[in-house]
Amino acid sequence: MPELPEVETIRRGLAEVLPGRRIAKAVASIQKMCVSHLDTCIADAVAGETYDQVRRIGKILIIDLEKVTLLVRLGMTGQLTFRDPKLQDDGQFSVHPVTGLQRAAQHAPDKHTHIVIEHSDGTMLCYRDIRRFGRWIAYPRAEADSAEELRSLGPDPLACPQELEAHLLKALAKTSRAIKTVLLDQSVVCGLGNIYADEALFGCGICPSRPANSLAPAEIASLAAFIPPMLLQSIANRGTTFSDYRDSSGHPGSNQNSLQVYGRYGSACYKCGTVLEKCTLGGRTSTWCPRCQS
DNA sequence: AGTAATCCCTGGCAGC
DNA sequence: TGCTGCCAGGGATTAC
Repeated sequence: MPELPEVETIRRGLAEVLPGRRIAKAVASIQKMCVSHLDTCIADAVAGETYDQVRRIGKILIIDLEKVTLLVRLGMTGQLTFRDPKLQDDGQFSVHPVTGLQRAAQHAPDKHTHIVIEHSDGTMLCYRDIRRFGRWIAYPRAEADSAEELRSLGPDPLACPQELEAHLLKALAKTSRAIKTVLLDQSVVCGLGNIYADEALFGCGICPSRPANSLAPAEIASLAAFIPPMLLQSIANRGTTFSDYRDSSGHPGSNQNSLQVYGRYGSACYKCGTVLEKCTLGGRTSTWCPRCQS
């Protein structure tokens, strides 16, 4: 499940290989995943274009071409990999963290590969998304920065960490929704998903079901101070892989080994030994320690 | 207007 | 073995 650190890891990988490459041809097999604000469909619009840069805001990857900008949301299971067919059999495999099965780091396009962009030098950018929750949205480049998908986002915690506390103080006071639900709301702060919201609340000793407007200023300050370094640490670990996340080379990250609570329901809290509990908030599972978080 | 519930979508897995 | 049903969840949509 790609959240900010996973998307940033992918961005860094793609930023090394895409700029300057020319797109020869693109094929998008599922139209529902593609939204075009251009005169043509995405596949036709990008053909002949050259990559300029790869940016990121929150969980949204922004690929700037010459005249077109692509906003890519990876959803739950989106994988965006740069593939060089010449390196197909490089002998590199990754081990599935749950099943222990080996998987090729660079698999050839399969039934879950919905978008394939072929470059003039034979390399490819492949988008694979098992659950199809991802979206590709295309804009004329000049209009991309004012796109609705970007305008509706709250601040990115890594783009402006020094403003995070003041922003959260203001935003959390306005709502009685559970703090966990609010942290997942991309219009409040963008980039956090279920994993990092749970980790941040544990790290700050805050119960996920607390109404956001019940948090004391000191607790909000603690969240604002905790979130950016937590995300940076995960980026240093190349992201968290539970099942589907892969970086732009097709390799899993290792931050799952650093998680304190996410996915550990029923196990002992690392801090106090209490059995971790789970609850559902906003339709999402939250794992928390009833002793450390109040 | 603010909040909560529902839906999309598939693979993995438990239970029978 | 093979089937059924449930679970995972980001974000849009619908309902309250």
